[in-house]
Amino acid sequence: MERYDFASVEAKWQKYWEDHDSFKAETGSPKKKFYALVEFPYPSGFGMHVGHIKAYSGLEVVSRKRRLEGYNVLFPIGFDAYGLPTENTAIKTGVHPRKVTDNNIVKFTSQLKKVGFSFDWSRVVDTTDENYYKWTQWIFLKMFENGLVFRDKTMVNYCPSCKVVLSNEDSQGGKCDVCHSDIVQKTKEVWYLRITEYADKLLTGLDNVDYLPNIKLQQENWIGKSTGAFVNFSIKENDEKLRIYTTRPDTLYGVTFMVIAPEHPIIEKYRDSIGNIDALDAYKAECAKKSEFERTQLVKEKTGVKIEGLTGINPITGKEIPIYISDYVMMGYGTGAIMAVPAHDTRDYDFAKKFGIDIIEVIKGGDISKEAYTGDGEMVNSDVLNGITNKKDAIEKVLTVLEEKGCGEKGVQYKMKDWAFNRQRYWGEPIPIVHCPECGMVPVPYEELPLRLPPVDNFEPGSDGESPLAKIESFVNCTCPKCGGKARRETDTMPQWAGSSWYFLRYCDPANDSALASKEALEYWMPVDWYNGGMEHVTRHMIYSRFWHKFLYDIGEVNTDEPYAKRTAQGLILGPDGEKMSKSKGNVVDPNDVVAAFGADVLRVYVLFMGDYEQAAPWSEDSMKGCKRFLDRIWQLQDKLVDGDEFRPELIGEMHRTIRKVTQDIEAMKFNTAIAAMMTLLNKLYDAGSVNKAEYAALLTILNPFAPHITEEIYFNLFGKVLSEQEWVGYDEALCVDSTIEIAVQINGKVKAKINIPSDAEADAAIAAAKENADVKNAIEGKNIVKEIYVKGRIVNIVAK
RNA sequence: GCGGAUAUGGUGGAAUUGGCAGACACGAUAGACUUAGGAUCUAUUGCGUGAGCGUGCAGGUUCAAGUCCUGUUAUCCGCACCA
Repeated sequence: MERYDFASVEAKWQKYWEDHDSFKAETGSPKKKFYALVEFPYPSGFGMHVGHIKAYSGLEVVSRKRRLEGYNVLFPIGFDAYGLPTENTAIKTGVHPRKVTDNNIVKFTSQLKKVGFSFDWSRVVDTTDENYYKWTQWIFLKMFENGLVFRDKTMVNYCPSCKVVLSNEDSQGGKCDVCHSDIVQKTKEVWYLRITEYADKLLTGLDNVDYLPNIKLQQENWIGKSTGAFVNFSIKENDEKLRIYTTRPDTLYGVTFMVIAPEHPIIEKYRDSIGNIDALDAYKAECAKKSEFERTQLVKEKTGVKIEGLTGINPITGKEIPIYISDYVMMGYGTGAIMAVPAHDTRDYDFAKKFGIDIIEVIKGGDISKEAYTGDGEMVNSDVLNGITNKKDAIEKVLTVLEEKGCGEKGVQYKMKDWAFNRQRYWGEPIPIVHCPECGMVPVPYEELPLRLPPVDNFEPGSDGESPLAKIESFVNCTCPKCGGKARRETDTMPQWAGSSWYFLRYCDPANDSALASKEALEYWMPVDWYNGGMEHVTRHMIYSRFWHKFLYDIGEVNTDEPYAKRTAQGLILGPDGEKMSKSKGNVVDPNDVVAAFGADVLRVYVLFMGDYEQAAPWSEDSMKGCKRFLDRIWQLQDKLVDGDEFRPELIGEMHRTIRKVTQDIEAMKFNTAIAAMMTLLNKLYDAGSVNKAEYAALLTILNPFAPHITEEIYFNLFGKVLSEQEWVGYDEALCVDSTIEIAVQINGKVKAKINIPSDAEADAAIAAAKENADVKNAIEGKNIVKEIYVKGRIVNIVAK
């Protein structure tokens, strides 16, 4: 057999699949449906990354297996193409983002096709296509209509030199990532989506989906539901109430001070009666230099300033307590004010130690002279709560008292914040709202969608951090859809997350121009049966898209309340140096180079063989050679072909076990061990010196999802049929077990011998057989047998003294 | 600081979930075939000359521990000091 020419074989089968629409999903087919979803790529100018290949190869294998099992499979791909890098390229090169995006999509498409992924190419979506973003805007308007959109002021990181608002990531250390000038914190009015309204639904929805446990946990922590109490503290000097939130109302008797966020409005309200307002202003200014990111990130000593002229009063004890401002309290969570219980909270403890504030123990069990005690115990120094030993009872009791006094009540808080939903950028979906001096915010009428991005040549941001759109008079100036008067268009665009929040719905019916997708298509395909992607998207993207989906469910647009039935995640591919691949480190591997040098099948097999699919693993070209050898040996096996329509007796067990292992491992995403099992089988066939047609056909079939090109070619050579149009191979559980097996015999837990016994041997027979063994006899000679253990098919252990 | 993970030969990683640690690969060594080999094939390959010892470290439970428990260290990822 001549050497395998991967380049021509791969091109040949890729053309065959394309010509025959081999992977086209058919809406409405009577076959059982299977919807496999992978995270669509952002088409960056650098092209694809081997990480993309690993990310898609998992469900690629599952999808190909499902088709062989007779399913109607939807395995789509598309492009999440709005985003900053494209806009920056446009600013740098003067090429329009539309053009940049189109070029990149062409590049990505060609790369993906060269790997032989079985995507349904007739359903490609592009979030920047006006037929797509029309519906993104439509969903936004529906949310607006339903009260889920609002505007509010917030602090943003602003680079005065670049004139842009920056993410925390791009402003670390208080310096702009691009120009390194100092970042300032600036108040800005921004758009929000009221995702917090769905917090509880997003949380309880997790009960009915099959996500990996750590994925569920991360989402739960992100939503961060806590139950506690709101308590109103009076202010001695005036009739103000300072409202706090606490998860530990049971420690109310241990409160020795209060802390409010530096931005808390009470300071402005009473600035005239505060004695040290200059010191407070100075501290506040200091805090304003830091982003919220830094305030929370840095491990540092507590800082703060006591407020002179405002004194709190504990509503339950009547005791007067000092109030401080400190940056460890955030305006964005709870009420921006806390009651501090240094004896039982580590942060409060650190603060109290630094400022010499009293520490009162109210729960026994720790040593509060050394550290805060956060565990459970008997309540002390707490009047009516004294003697209670159970946190839950104490909380219930104190809540009753608070409610009687009318100064507090039970409350629920979520860590999750509302979603800041706008960017001052060009390359995004225009927000379809008009600002009318008479009517206020007016939605663009549905029939006017899509609200198109106007053509622009200059993508530099407008003055003062405005979107480039603000400079386009013809776009900004418009008439109010409601009153017909002069009005101005909103010039901000949506964040990149918008388009990816519903793309899985569009795949069901990508060309529909009267709805985001037809009811029939949605009913047929949804929910997504299996969604795989990166760990970095399990909070933000997944929560955002679940939110949109739940909203669409509530207004009757979709038929399932959860979009994804199952979610898994793959691990990163690290560079050969074990570091995360990045352009700056120069350790990025281009899949095109690999395909050219080794072939697509080798690349596909290697990214799945390199380690546990869910773990990160470093790239190694040496290791990849092993996969190349494996496939070459699969090819060369054609020289060893003999006749035979059934597995030969000496190979039956091996064949059935391998088929079972591959069948099961694919479902569990244990691709590495599935491939190892096929390698083992191949070695056994070479040991046997030959392979018959039945054995070869079975091996090619189970290998097909991993290495489709080479298996199609060999199968077609041997049988004149197209393998991807055949059926998956079954296995017989009973034939997986050989009649005799080798087991280990331990004496006192140490392996002393190996014996062969019938696989169905009972304990007595197995132990008797073990005792026949010379080494075992030797080892127990003259000793008392204390215990004999036989674990079926595994081990004999004899305990002897 | 909080949350989540991880730790096994020279390397990537297996281990039926408490039952023979190191499957399968890579690399290395020796040999074969070759004008040649970064091709292919064959053999060996956890450490130790040995009894033995070995899954980050220290204990514990068990007939039996990589796996369970207690403590501890290091590394990675995420984060919003979340009251």
